[in-house]
Amino acid sequence: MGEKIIIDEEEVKKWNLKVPDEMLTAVANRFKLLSEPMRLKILRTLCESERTVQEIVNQINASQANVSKHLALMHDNGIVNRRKEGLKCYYSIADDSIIFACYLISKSVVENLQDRLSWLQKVES
Amino acid sequence: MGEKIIIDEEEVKKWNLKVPDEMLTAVANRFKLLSEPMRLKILRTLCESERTVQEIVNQINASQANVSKHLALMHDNGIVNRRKEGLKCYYSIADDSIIFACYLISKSVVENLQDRLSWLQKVES
DNA sequence: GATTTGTATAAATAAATAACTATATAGTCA
DNA sequence: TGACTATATAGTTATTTATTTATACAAATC
Repeated sequence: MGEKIIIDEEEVKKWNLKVPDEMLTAVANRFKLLSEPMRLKILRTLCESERTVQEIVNQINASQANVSKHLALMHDNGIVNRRKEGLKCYYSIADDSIIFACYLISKSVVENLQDRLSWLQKVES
Repeated sequence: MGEKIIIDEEEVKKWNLKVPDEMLTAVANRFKLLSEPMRLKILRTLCESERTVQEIVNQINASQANVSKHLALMHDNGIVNRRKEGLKCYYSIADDSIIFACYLISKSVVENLQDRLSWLQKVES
C-alpha cells in the first residue's frame, strides 16, 4: 500500500515477448473487464473508498440491477472485494494493477488529445 | 525511448477520481482494443520490432484477412504505426502506454495465479 | 499489358454481452 | 409473522464484433 512502482521499458518488452498464448487470453479477459465505461465509472468511485451498491447507484447514473451485475462480474474475476454488513454490501478495489492501467491509458489518451490539438493549431495558423 | 516510468499510488488515485465521464468512454475504447487475444498476439510480435502483415501472419496462427483487419482497427485508433515500402506494409507500436498496461496486467495475472496455487498447497497439506 | 504478390475490404455468420424489466432472496425491524 | 430494504438474478432484446470466404486493389516484375 502507498507504494511506488517503477517500470523499465526494456524489461517490459522482454517480459511481453515471453508471455505465452494461454496467458494472453487471461490478460485479454482482464482488459475486457475494463472496456466498459460503466464499469470504469464504478471503479472510479471505488478509487476513493469502499462503497455500497446503493452509494454507487446514486453516484453514477445507472440502474441498481445493472450496477449489481457489473459488480458481480468484477468480483467473479477478482478485481473487486465484497464485504457484507447486514443488508448492505461493500465493494472495494482488489487489484491495484487495474488502477495503474487505467491511469496509464487515460494519461495517454490525454496526451494524444493534446497532440492532435497542437497539430490542429499548427494547421490553422 | 528507453525511459523509466515511475507510478505513485497516491497520484494515481487522485488522477483517476478526476477523470471525467467522456474520457472514460475513450479509455474504455482503448481497453477494448486490448481485450482480444488475437490483437495481443499481434502486439506481442510488434514488441520485438516492426513487422509486415505477412510476417505476423506467419508468426501467429491466423488468416491474412483477420490480421489485416485487426491491424487496420489498431491503426485507426492510433496504437500502431503503418509504413509502406513497395508491396510490403510495416506495422509498429505507436503507443508505449499500451505495452506498459499489458505488462502490468499480465504480471498481476501471474501473481493471482501464484496466490491461488499457494493457497491450494496450504489446503492440501 | 498481363501476371504475380502483399494487403485491404465486403458480405455473411455466429457468438458475446450490456441494459432493461420483473422477480427473487435475504437481512432487519415493527 | 409481515413489511421493508438492499442486493442479486432470470429472461429478453438489441447491438457489437471476431472470423471466414471471396474479392478488390495496388505495386512490382515479366
